Amino acid sequence: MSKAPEESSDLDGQIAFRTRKAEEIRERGGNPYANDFRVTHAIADVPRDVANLPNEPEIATDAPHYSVAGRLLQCNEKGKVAFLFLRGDRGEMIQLFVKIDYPAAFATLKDLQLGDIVGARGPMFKTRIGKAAMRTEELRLLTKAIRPLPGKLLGGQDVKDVESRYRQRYVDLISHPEVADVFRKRARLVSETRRFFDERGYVEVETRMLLQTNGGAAARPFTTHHNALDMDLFLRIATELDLKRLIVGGIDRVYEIGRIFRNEGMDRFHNPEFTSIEFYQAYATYEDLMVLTEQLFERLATVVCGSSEVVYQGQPVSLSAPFRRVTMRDAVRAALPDAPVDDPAGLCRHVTEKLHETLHADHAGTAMDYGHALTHLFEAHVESTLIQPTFIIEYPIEVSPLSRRNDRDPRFADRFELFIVGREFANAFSELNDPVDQRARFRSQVEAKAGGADETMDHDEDFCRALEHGMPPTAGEGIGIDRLAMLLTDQPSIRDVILFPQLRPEV
RNA sequence: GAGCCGGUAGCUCAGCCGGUAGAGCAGCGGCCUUUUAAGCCGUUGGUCCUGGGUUCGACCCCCAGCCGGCUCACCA
Repeated sequence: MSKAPEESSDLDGQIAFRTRKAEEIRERGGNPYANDFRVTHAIADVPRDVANLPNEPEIATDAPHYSVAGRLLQCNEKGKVAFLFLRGDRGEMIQLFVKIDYPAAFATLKDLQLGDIVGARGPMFKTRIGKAAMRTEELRLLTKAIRPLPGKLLGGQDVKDVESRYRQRYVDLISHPEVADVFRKRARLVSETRRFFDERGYVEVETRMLLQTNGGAAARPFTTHHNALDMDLFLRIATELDLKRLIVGGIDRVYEIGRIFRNEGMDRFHNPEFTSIEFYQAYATYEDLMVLTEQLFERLATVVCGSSEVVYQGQPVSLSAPFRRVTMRDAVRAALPDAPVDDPAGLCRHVTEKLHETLHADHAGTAMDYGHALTHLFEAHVESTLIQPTFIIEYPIEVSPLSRRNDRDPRFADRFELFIVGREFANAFSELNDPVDQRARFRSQVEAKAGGADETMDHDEDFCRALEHGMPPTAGEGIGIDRLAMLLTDQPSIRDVILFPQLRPEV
């Protein structure tokens, strides 16, 4: 063992100590970053059922040997014998028993420090206190960890500082194997979603992320610059318009799972880049999509959580189809019996007064139309109460610029949103496919922008041209994958389901 | 953007009424041939978030700022 270095206690000292250790190993002809150790078994696959394991003295000479590797998380040295714990990639642990009777392996102990990547080979047995362990006949340092792990290894304190957990996700994953489980579930969620749509004949596509025209949703975009073209480009805020172009082109069922970027605030539910799925189906209506959505959510819950009955932050949520369907007016009526839901002028006045009361003078100053008034009441008083899956239908046309107008009641759009645990999970509608109407709606967006509105679309002439070629009657839907992952993995923050969430710069 | 809470050793935290900083864990040295978050002996380690101010004296009180969390607002 090397002598005590003066500065071996603070972080820099520990790093220096470990660096020196690696140098020593190299000077002895060893390799602190060896790459010649062959693993035969994942740690998870090594038998550990003590009932079938012999005591150490009774290990058969032809007992199966296992070569495993993993991160060293604990080392109890007891004189001429030592117990080490390695953790494998699924969070499973294996206990290594190293004794002086295997001198090469035993000598390796003094090269090892917590956090190192270690390989071991030997047969399994049952220790005196009845735990599975490997009689380590070969012990190898595979990777020297120069930087010590913070906090919890085995038995230490959890690292609770969420900032450093998000910032240094690699450390988070080492210290908290359950974090990896969240992302495994997320992966299953995505792959099962693909399977769901593939089975139904949808074509998965990848459309552009760099756009010359901002559109498809109401949000502020990121801008970037293309040098060769010497022009600014937008990062997409939705996949909507390109997918509808493909519907025009005759791909009748199409979907895209991909990253979207919105240059807006960050909080527990918003990250500047996030993943959505949008899917479009020709000759379908938003009513067809409600059925499809029920099937999708029920299936995803069953596959990812093992049941369509899930729990989110202590609240039981049933994702068993069918989901409740309520019109926005009925939902507002139930929550606010006094609101004159069916009296447009009265409702506008009602909401305007309410806004004055709550000091939103800036909003109150603008003319409030019926659709915005109703939507305001819904968002303020109903949305957060919708715990069990609920389709809200009959959206006001004023807040649905891309939706098809209802044939029977022109005040409303053929649209729904799905709410669960008080939050929006899906937004779907029968698509507007009248190019003349679409041009008019782009025009009003452009006017709104000129009037100071931030989150508006640009006029997309090519999209209008596409619609002029004829887009079949189509229904489309968007679902936020991150929020769905939060629901199905029971995580309170979107940052818990995004591996590298956006953070302020490290100071 | 507003309000509340927080920032002290590598990690988790304590630190009274203002008197120049502590524990557990980890680290380092030593002992131990079956440990189980091992134990025992010894030991290193601090820009108390930053910058001002009050004070004989500030981790503590005041002001400003930075960072984080929560709530609200904004935002499909």
